[in-house]
Amino acid sequence: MKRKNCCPIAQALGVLGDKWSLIVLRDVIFSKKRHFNDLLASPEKISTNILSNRLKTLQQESLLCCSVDLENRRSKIYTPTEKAQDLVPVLVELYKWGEKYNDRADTAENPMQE
Amino acid sequence: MKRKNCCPIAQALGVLGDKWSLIVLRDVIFSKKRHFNDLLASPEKISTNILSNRLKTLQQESLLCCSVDLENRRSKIYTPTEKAQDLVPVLVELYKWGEKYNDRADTAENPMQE
DNA sequence: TAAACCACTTGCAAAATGCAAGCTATCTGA
DNA sequence: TCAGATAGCTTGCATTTTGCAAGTGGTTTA
Repeated sequence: MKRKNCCPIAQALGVLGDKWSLIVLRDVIFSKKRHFNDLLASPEKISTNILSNRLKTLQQESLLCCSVDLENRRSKIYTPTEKAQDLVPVLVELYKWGEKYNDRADTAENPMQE
Repeated sequence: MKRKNCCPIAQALGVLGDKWSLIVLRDVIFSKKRHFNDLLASPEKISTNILSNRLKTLQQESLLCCSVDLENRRSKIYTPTEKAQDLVPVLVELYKWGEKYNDRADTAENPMQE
C-alpha cells in the first residue's frame, strides 16, 4: 500500500501495517535471528511463502540486508539496517502496551527477555 | 488474528496489525474525529464497510466507546478509551519514524499538526 | 412531506493470507 | 562418490480480507 502526500503515521503503516512485517523485524532485531529457518520457527507460525515475500519487501524498503553466509553457501543472512534499528522505540512501545493490556504477556516465548 | 501464549508485541499486533486500525485510532485520538463521516473523510480513503467493521472490532477490543449524539439522534459518537489513549506513545514513535524515513512527511494533510 | 443526511449493509471482484507439496542448490556422512 | 539431508525458496489452490459501488432505514431539515 503506497501512501503518498499523507501523514508520517500513514506512511509508516504503508510499510509496516500488515500482519507479519513487524513480527519479522522483532525477530531480526531482538532475537537476532538471521536465517530463513530461524524466522520460520517463531511461535507465530508464519508460512514459507509469506516469509519469503516479506523478506523481499523488507529488502525493497531498505529495512533488511541479505548476504550469503561464507561458511555455508546455501545459507543466507538477513541483517537489519539502521532504518530497521530505528524501529526499536516503536517495538518497545508496542511491547509495553501489549504487556499492559494483554494477559499472559510475560509467559512462554518472549523474544525481548532473552 | 488471535495470538495467545505469545509475546506482547505479537499480542498488540493481533489487535492493531492491519492496514486500518491505527489510522482510525490516529484520527480519533489526534484529530478528535468522533463521527463515521469524519473518519470516512480522511485522506487515506477507507471504505464504508471496512470502517464499519473496524469500529466494531475496536469496540470489541475496548479501544472505542460508542454513544448516541443527544443533539442529533441519527449520529453516533465514537470516543477513545484509556486503552486507546495509551497508544499515543506507539503512534508518536511511528510518526517520528515515518517522518525520518519518508519524504513529503511534513506536507499536506497531517493530523498531528492541528 | 419530500429531500437530504448519517450510519451503515450488501454484493461482488480483487488482493492477501494460509497450507501443503515440490524444487534447486549445497552440504554431509558412509 | 553419491544417497540423503538441509536451506531457502516456489507453486497451486482454498480461504480470508480488502476495495468499490450501490442500496437501505431511521432522522432531520426545508
